Amino acid sequence: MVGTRRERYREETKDEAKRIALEQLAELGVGGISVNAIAKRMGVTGPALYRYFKNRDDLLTELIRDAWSDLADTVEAGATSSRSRPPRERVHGFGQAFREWALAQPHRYLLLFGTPLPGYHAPQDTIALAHRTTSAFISVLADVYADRPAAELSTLDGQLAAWTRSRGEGDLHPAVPLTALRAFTRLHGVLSLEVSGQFGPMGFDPALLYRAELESLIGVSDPGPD
Amino acid sequence: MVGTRRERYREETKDEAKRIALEQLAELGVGGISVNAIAKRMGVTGPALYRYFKNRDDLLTELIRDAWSDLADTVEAGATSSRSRPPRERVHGFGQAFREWALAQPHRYLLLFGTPLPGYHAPQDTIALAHRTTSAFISVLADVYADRPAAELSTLDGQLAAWTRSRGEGDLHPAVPLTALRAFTRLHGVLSLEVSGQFGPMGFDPALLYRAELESLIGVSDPGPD
DNA sequence: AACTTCTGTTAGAAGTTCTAACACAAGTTA
DNA sequence: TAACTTGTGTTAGAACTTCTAACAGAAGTT
Repeated sequence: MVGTRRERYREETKDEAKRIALEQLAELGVGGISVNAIAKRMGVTGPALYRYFKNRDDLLTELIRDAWSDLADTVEAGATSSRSRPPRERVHGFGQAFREWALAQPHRYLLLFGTPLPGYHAPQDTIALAHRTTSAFISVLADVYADRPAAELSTLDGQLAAWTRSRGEGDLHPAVPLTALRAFTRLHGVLSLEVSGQFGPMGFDPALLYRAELESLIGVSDPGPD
Repeated sequence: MVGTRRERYREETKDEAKRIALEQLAELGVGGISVNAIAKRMGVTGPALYRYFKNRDDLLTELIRDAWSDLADTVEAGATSSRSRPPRERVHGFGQAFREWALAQPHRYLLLFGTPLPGYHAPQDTIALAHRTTSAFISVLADVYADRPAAELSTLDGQLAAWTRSRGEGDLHPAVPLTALRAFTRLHGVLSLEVSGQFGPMGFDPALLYRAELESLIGVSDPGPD
């Protein structure tokens, strides 16, 4: 119960609009989100909503920010709840949290990782929220390498080390940044196609494929196949 | 020079419309494709184009079909041109062909593999074109396993074997379907994020990551990390 | 030459985003 | 309490969009 009465009412109005926008997103995709239609469903006229969102893009930008925030909460919880478990289990727990989030709201997953909205540029606060998810990936994968000897650095390892250092990720085993990146691309590779329905009638269980890819990240020093 | 004069003119008109649609796609995304605007640019009024496309979705459906056809030509060429080279080189050649196609026209890649269009259902001819790409993946990966001993089948291998058999892919090493599937998800995982600009300011070379993932498919029996 | 098919036109309905001008309620200050 | 400022809603309307209907005329066929 923070802010003035007016501020609270304003937030409630925005939340209701975004709630309806998410329904439209789920049903008709990004293109199906209509400021006018949202207003109508809320019992006000179209232009009223422009008091709350500068324009349609502004509404979409908030939906994206909220999704990143929600995802960060989820994967951080997945990483934290398994903090003291062995690295392998931790990777699996974390990976499953990521997957469950994606499958529970595919349209939101695609809002973040699907076709980018033309003209969209992430504002600073959204970038910070996205970093939280990145950091969770890194922290979980760092566990896997905690007791492994340092190997030689590839060019890619070097490039990524520069990036993690600039992000203030602290001292990491040199293989961690690349492994975390591959974790992300491999899991996304499966999830993206799964939520897009591209596996359609192939008749296999995507959960098994996902598990196999998770396992591949733990296996060898270089995240191999199985 | 096939068909009547009228049929040829009709095809030329459709081609011009689709050419302009692809420009709009590249510039403003799927939502930026406007039948009206295309017509205007062609020097006719909006409704004229409805003689050539039943509606906007019909135009998009054709764009998707064309993209699958183009991709199939590309990856088949990549697979064929390297037919007699060693399996490892073949995988790399094929993978690079796939990547170059995606990077040359990111919007088309995303049309096929990005956020699906709500309400879109692939017509039969498009499904057949998509199968050509799938088959190319399988044939290239089959080479890798040509001289490897058969290993035991996992549940996933079994599920996928049923699928490849029903597709008439002939006798395959039992590990091939899963490896081909992982090839697809891993390469897509990298490409999808690269063309979406998600790697933004991370300052690493995606080509190196892509190569590493390609290499991971050859490595061990189960496609491991490096 | 007559008939049919194809391709284009204008008119218009119903939707969209978004701005401008106005009305009035709510909160703040004198 | 009265006056003022801010916030929130309204209607009107411009400029788009998709798509249908009705009509005109060119192209191809018989």
